[in-house]
Amino acid sequence: MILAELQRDATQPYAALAQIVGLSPGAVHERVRKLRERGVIVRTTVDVDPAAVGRGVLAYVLINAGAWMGGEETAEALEAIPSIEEAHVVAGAATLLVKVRTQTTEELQATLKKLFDVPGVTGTQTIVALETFFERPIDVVARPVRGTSKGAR
Amino acid sequence: MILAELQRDATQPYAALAQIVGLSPGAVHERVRKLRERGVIVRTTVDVDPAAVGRGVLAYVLINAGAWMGGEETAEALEAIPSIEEAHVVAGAATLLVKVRTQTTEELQATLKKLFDVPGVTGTQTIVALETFFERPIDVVARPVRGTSKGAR
DNA sequence: GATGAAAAGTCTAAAAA
DNA sequence: TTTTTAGACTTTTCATC
Repeated sequence: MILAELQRDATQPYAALAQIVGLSPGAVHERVRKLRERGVIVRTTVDVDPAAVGRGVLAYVLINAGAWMGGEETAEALEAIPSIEEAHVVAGAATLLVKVRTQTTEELQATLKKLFDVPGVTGTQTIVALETFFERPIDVVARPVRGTSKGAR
Repeated sequence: MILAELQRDATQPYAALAQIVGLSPGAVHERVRKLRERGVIVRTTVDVDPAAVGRGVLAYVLINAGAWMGGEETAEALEAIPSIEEAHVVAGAATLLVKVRTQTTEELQATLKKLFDVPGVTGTQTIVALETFFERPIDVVARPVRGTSKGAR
């Protein structure tokens, strides 16, 4: 509940959150402190409009590999490419999946070229997003949990 | 510069940002206010550890359609499924791409079942993430801009 | 854990340059 | 657009429940 509110607007004062959850501001402060301490809240950040900062082109790139690419060297090579926002090792026809944002399709092409320089990459398949319906925070609302006596915290 | 700092840590006082960018806190406040006003900063939020809130399973689902699915009804139907974090209309072999987070693979299966109830869906292809190398904020650092006399703001 | 209150720190707006 | 200033508001701590 507090988490969902903070996802929605992390600029709210503790007094506002306190009213929403029915606690004192001090108690909310303590709970949020613990959520940070435990690592449930990873960071407080601002969401930026991609188009406003020259990242209007979005694509997902499936990467095929001729060797195992789940190592730290691969992670570092991908992190060094600023237009890559996410990188995952995946199961399926491909080995890796990366999320790429660029200003233009030319820059997307340049990113693909860089990907081919990453050791092990043998091929890519690019899926270009034509329209984004939505991108939203992780759903943290307690759901019916089966097999446990406690609900999601 | 201010944007990148806020992405990294939006809890910093303006005085700290002011020192980093070499301005007075008042000037930083004014710049941030304008970034929000213009919609460059969409919102201030907290990033949550997916595993900590029962969302340890990550998958991307490519959706095939037997009809045009770029409409508002499709967007709403997908938004109604809480485990879907992103939804895009894409170019390529598939029609839509959605990012799904669930607690278990059973719940992932339940999400796929829900997807087949969305009008127009004729098939899906699921890519399960085995490991996430990184997920990070959009790169907002000014890059060499070709074709314009002004740099990225 | 939660409360309430005091102290420290920060935000915000406004005037002036 | 930036700086400075000052009052209002928030965060943070701490004693207490």
